[in-house]
Amino acid sequence: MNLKDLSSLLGLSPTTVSRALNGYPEVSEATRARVLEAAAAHGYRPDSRARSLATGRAMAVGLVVPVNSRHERVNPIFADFIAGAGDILSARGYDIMLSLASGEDEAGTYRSLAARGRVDGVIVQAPLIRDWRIKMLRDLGLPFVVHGRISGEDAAYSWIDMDNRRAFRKATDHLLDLGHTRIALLNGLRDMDFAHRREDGFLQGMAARGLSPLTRHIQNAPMTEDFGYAATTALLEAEDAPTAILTASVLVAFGARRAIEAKGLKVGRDISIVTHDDVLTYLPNTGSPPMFTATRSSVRQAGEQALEMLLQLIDTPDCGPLHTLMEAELVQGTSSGPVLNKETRAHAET
Amino acid sequence: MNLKDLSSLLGLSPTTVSRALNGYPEVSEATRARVLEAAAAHGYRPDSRARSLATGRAMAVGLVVPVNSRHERVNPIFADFIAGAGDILSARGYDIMLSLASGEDEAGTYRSLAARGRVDGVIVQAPLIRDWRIKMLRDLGLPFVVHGRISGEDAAYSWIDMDNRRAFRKATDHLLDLGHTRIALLNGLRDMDFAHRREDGFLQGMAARGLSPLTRHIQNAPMTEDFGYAATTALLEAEDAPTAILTASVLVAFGARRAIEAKGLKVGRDISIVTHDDVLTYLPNTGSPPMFTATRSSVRQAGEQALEMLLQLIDTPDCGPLHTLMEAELVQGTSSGPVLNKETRAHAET
DNA sequence: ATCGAACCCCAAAGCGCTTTGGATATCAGA
DNA sequence: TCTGATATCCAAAGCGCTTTGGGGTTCGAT
Repeated sequence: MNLKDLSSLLGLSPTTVSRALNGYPEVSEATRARVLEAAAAHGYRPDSRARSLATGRAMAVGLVVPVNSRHERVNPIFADFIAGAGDILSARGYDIMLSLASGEDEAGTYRSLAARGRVDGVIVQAPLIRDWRIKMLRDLGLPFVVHGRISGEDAAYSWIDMDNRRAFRKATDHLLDLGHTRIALLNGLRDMDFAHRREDGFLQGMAARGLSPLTRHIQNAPMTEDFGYAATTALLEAEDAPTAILTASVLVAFGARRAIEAKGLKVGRDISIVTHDDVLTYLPNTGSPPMFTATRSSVRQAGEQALEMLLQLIDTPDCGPLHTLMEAELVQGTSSGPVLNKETRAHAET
Repeated sequence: MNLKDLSSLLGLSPTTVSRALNGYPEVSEATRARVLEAAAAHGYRPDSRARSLATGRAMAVGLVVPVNSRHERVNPIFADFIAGAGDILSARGYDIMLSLASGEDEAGTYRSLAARGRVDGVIVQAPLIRDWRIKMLRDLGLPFVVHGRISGEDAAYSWIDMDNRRAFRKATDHLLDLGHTRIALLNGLRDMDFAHRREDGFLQGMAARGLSPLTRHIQNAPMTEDFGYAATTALLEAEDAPTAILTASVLVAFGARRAIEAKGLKVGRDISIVTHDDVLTYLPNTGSPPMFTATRSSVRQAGEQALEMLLQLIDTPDCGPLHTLMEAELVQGTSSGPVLNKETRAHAET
């Protein structure tokens, strides 16, 4: 059932039917009703390719997912980000075009998306320090919003980000206020921009009290449970073991907790943990008070906001670069407590 | 830069340029080379909407993601499944169209995807018992592959599934062989088909030894860490506490472990855990031997296989329903051991 | 009657590609 | 020289929609 069929079936021209369906005023309310009814009755939906060809709008936003068959890491944030985007996208009739870039040709994938008219804009995920995608996308003239920010990028671009520096500064201050001085940071991969900012916030906090962490107390790795476990185990066994651990993800925090308890120590008393919490659906930091003291910022909310921005950028291309900075909230959980000095330690052990 | 521009630039007709680019034999190798070079030089890529309109192929497969703003649960399997699909999709030039169905109208979303020509086929995720989508998709004439199977569905359809019943039978037998008789099952949501099959395998295994679990030893919930924790804590505190726990996800197993250790017990000695392991990238069951005894079956591999099947179904629609049954492998980890009877318990406690 | 404005509708031209059905040129064989 | 393949290329017709630029009708005002 296409437009021609439907219109001849109604004894109207395709033009009129099209206008009736798209809400143009040049058609009487009587015929509009007739058209809408017939369309619904026959389950007519305009072919989106034809419509897109005619209007120039793809009604889809792109997301390029790198899939390097070798050492790839699937982004654990991915699903929740998309879920956040869902409401606004479906409300506006947009879909998400997921383009899988296997191998080296991630740049080609972006170019292809733009040139072939598959999308009206893209979301840039997991930005790296000095990310090359900004320049490229600007050259392509494709609207885009970065989820995160990019250090070393001078040109203006639209982004939505959580204030990573501030969040980790807050987390660090929290631990310092509890008397901790030997704090370790289990961070994300070194080339991720957010990891860089988090380290920054941590170092600033330490420096403000005249402290500087041991270099081996700052570690970078994919944010998995076993990283948290292995790193924490090693830290606790080495000299100058930290009394508190800052982790970049709840998953890593779980691993740290496992390592601490395996040593017969108690989280929140012997060793404190503060983590960042993206509020992922499948990784809830539950309990009241919650299990982990955390800097909390919902990645779903970020997804929602990101798409609101992108759609606005698509609608009005010259509305200038948009920025949204989200603030992470520090929630007190059971995983952090005052540092044990010699007396309190002895007391605690009785 | 479109086909017309490129062809007039080359002094050729659009026909010839199109044929040259698409590898048709009616064009001399000399001009083909000239065309390919010019196309590369100007970064020409055919508009996919126009091409799709002309050929009838959308070069995309659909995935409908329900986003019920209220009590939604994002599928934790999602990202890895897609990553598995990535290689084959990008190799064949396909993309994934993610359609977010908010609210009630999931059916409409499928219909829309089909009628508007946005996709050439779809993957059906997380099938429910007696899932309505099969009938609908068949009526739509849209090729599809179900990730999972559907109890109570008589008609033939293509699916890829892990043998859930067999896997949980194996896991149950493993625990029974170790002498456990009071085994609990922390399963996924009751209406998910896979949860139903897993329970089946569990019950079969128990029945084969003349056992039947307490009803409160079988629990259904979203598979999160805190479900594992809360359920295990409750189980251990109640009468007839289980000596072994079967969980449907590594995440739940982590929670169970936390609960067990919080009680001062040791996993694998006092209480055994066997879990199913989807081999998610961000949830590795690492160590040698691995931390958890598990039935292992990669969801990424399932994603890869599912798309291979779907693309074949798209290429040759009458190649009949395809089926792939994957076998989960039981890997021995440190989380399961012989049941402690009174003597061995006394011995272990010394 | 006549005229202009409203109102309702339509024919046809695109959008950028593929594909059908030739057209032209080349060349070996009769 | 003529013929029929063979090899190259092209004009034009779609694919299903939107949108431009009118074209009739109706109706109140002149």
